[in-house]
Amino acid sequence: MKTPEELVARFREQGYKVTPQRQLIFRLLNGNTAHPTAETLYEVAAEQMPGISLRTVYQTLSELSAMGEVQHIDLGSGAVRFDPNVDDHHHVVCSTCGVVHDVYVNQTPLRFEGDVEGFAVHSTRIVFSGECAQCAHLSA
Amino acid sequence: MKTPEELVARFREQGYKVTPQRQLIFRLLNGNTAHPTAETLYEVAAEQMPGISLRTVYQTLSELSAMGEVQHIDLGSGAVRFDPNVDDHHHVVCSTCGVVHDVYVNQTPLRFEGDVEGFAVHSTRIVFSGECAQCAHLSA
DNA sequence: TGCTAATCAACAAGTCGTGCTAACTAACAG
DNA sequence: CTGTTAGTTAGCACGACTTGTTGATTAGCA
Repeated sequence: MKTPEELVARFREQGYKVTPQRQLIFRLLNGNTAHPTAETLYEVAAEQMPGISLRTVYQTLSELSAMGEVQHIDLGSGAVRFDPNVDDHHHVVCSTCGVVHDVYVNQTPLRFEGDVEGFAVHSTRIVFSGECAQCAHLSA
Repeated sequence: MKTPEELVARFREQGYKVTPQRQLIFRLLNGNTAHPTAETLYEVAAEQMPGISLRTVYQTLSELSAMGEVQHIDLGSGAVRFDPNVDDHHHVVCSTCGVVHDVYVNQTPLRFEGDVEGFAVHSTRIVFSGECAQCAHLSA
């Protein structure tokens, strides 16, 4: 994701207004590796800006997502999560605590076989599930 | 997935009754490579057994899923899909028509790097998105 | 045959996300 | 600085998907 300052510039270019709400969300996402949901982000935002609405958080996230500044990740665990890391990367999920980490996979072009004659792959999503070090430690 | 006959036996073992509805669903899933949703399966089932309820389809699918006889696949495209193929395989999805195919990946143990010290991976899900041969042909 | 699970219909609820309206606020251009 | 207009907010609703509940009926299986 771009820095909050760069995002401000991009929003202005696009004719979007730069409101304090949007700026707050930019800051909350900047460097955020927690893969928050809209709801989670809203809670944090509301601490710093009581009165901000969940609606606005959803909307700003959609805008950022449409602009390609955040990734929209759906792990099938209910809510969609947002990732300011827009590199070509993948995710590991702890099935116990639900924490999500970014991972970079040595993507030796994966070969696949099956009933997929002529299929043109545009993107690949890999999700590793398992147990994180914390949870493994606790349950041991 | 096991054959309908084997499933009948398994259900009996587990103390579940073998009803015509369940048997119908077993048959509809057997060898099914369409990755149907509960709803889709219900529609087909209803043709052969008018009066069957969507509720029953959902329930039977949950049972099968809990028993490990079908895979529960969530591609983030709305409804969950069910796959009677419970091999260790992955999926390709056409982003145009939504068709899903099973694929077997030459899973050279994927190496990943990132903030994942001590993470114990139990399973890996790979989803390839792109355009299927049909859609590529139509749009060309 | 009888116990009990399964099914069904109908309705509800829950989650996640979006649409709409109306009123107020404030960003930005001129 | 002012006016235009986008953005925000509250509130209510809906839509998709899935599960829960209830109460009556059906039917599997011992």
